[in-house]
Amino acid sequence: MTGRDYLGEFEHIIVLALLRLEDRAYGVTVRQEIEFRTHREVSIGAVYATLNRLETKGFVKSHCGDPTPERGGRSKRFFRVTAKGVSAVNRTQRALHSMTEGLDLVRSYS
Amino acid sequence: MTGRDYLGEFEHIIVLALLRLEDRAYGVTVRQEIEFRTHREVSIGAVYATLNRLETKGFVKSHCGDPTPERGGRSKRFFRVTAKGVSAVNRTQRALHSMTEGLDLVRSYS
DNA sequence: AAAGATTTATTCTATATTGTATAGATAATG
DNA sequence: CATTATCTATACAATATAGAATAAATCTTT
Repeated sequence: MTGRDYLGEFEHIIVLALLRLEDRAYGVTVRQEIEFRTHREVSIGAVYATLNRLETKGFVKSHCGDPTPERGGRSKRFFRVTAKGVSAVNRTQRALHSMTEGLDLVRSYS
Repeated sequence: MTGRDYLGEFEHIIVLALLRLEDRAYGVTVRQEIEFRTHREVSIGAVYATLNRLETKGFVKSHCGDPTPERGGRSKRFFRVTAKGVSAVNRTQRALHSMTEGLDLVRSYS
């Protein structure tokens, strides 16, 4: 029931996007940030599904923002990373780092 | 049918273990390497299932080794990363890096 | 100021892929 | 043939993905 205590690949990317965006993080900007930095196409459904899952697990928290003075549009649901989420991302990064250090990734194998 | 062109979280870890182990990489040593470096428990079934999937996708290749002089034991199936696998791990790492750079992960949020 | 069009954003639904554990089969040796 | 190390098969849980549908806000028109 509790799930894992580290992040899946996309969860990892999403949490990093949230940390980067600070108080400007909501579905649309998260998607943009990832597409901009990784050049990978991301469907908006994937973003929300993952954000919801992360919230269920207590790695992020959301709150609704007030309407903005811009032209139309539903009000935003902002997300931020919890302390638990920061631990999880740190664990995940440490694991990856310990597997990577000292490796020469430039080599090509056949 | 083609699947993604980057690696899932555990796939990533597995490929890094293979690169690290070079010609000593087979199920059991892969598991050991991951447990040793990440302190995370890994079931042997998870390792083989992932290795098989990676091979199906062309990211790794396997071949059976000759019997060893040790007491008993089935012969080993060795794995190595293909050029395609190296590209995939590089892409995955680059994406993660571009999401991480400049971030201060020490901070804690509430 | 109400109706409808427009914009921005989120939710829902369905499916595919990945991750995990367990049990048991296989192949080698003494 | 018993013992040992390794691998395979299978089943299930968690994560990832896409796209259509819905919602909430503003603008435009009358």
